[in-house]
Amino acid sequence: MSDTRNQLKQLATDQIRRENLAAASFRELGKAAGIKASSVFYHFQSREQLLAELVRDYEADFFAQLAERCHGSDSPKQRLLALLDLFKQSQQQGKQCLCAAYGASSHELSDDSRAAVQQFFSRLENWILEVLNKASLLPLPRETLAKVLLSSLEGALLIDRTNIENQHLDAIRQWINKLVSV
Amino acid sequence: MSDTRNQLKQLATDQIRRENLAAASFRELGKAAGIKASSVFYHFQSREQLLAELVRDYEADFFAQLAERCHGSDSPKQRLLALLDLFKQSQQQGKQCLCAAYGASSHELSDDSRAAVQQFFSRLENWILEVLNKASLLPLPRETLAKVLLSSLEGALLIDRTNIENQHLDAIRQWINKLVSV
DNA sequence: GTCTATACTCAGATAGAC
DNA sequence: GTCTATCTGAGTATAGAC
Repeated sequence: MSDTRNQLKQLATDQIRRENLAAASFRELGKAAGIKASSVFYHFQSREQLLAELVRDYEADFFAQLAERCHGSDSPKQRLLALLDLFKQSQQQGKQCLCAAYGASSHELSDDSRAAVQQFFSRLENWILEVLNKASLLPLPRETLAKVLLSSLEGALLIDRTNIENQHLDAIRQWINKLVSV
Repeated sequence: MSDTRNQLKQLATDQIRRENLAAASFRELGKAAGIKASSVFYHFQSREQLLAELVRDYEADFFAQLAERCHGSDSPKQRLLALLDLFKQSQQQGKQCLCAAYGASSHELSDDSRAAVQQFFSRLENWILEVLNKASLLPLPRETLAKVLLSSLEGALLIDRTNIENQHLDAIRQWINKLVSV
């Protein structure tokens, strides 16, 4: 895999997460990589193909980071807070979740991209569920709680994009602290 | 206010909520209203001005609908479920929250639009807080819980856009049912 | 294998027609 | 007061140069 190709993917992901789907145009990407927009088509057959590939890379990278942050922390609370910290890091970098950006423009996704986004959310929800399976005294069925937790994390990151105070992820941190005893 | 102007605003809001910010181009709006793209500029000085106006209209409309749905329901639980039903209706119509769509593209907002979006979220959070002030036995400080509830509603609506199963808002319904006793 | 010239469509915006 | 012809630049994509 060529350097240029990887560089283009990195640039595209950054643009989408900092701005939105439309911000990752072939023209912009080419300019940042020092080639013409039309040259980007050599590396990716189409825009749709690039977008689908970005989601799969994002998923792999996200869960690799999550695993690393969880290394050595066994307790449910520590793991949920590690996940929250990953979202917090995104927020501090001014980046939204890639899959949230895709979801907001879901009409223009190919079936391939849509499936990849669905899989990311599904895998993350399952990750949360597995963590909750080791926790006790929960106020809700674990499947339900996993859905609510995932929703609140994605929502908080989105809401805080227009709000400099950035308090929503912190509220979720307090919730997790109360929710899981250990 | 002319009919054409109102029609254009209606079309723009629908496009943004069904698709995304970019889908409300002057060209598309003009075509749908039977005039040229350039004619839309007679009704709105600029795209930014239109976008800012849409948010303010959305806020007014949203809270009017919310008030109507809460008519006659005094209990905190009934009111929170009325809010959830409003989100559920959006989901069933294939529409996202207008302010979520704006948030996902926050980089391209004018200060005016951004402030309007912030105000929408802030007002909704305060509405939730006032409802919670009448509830008892809550597991978290009310300010925190209001932030988590708002985040989860926005996140659920977003996630379910790529997911035909649409289970996330339903999970929040279960949560509200357990959370508030009456 | 890597990149560009070029084409075509669509974006926002202005100046001016009726 | 209402609308359009037209400008300029950005978007994806193809055919072909090196």
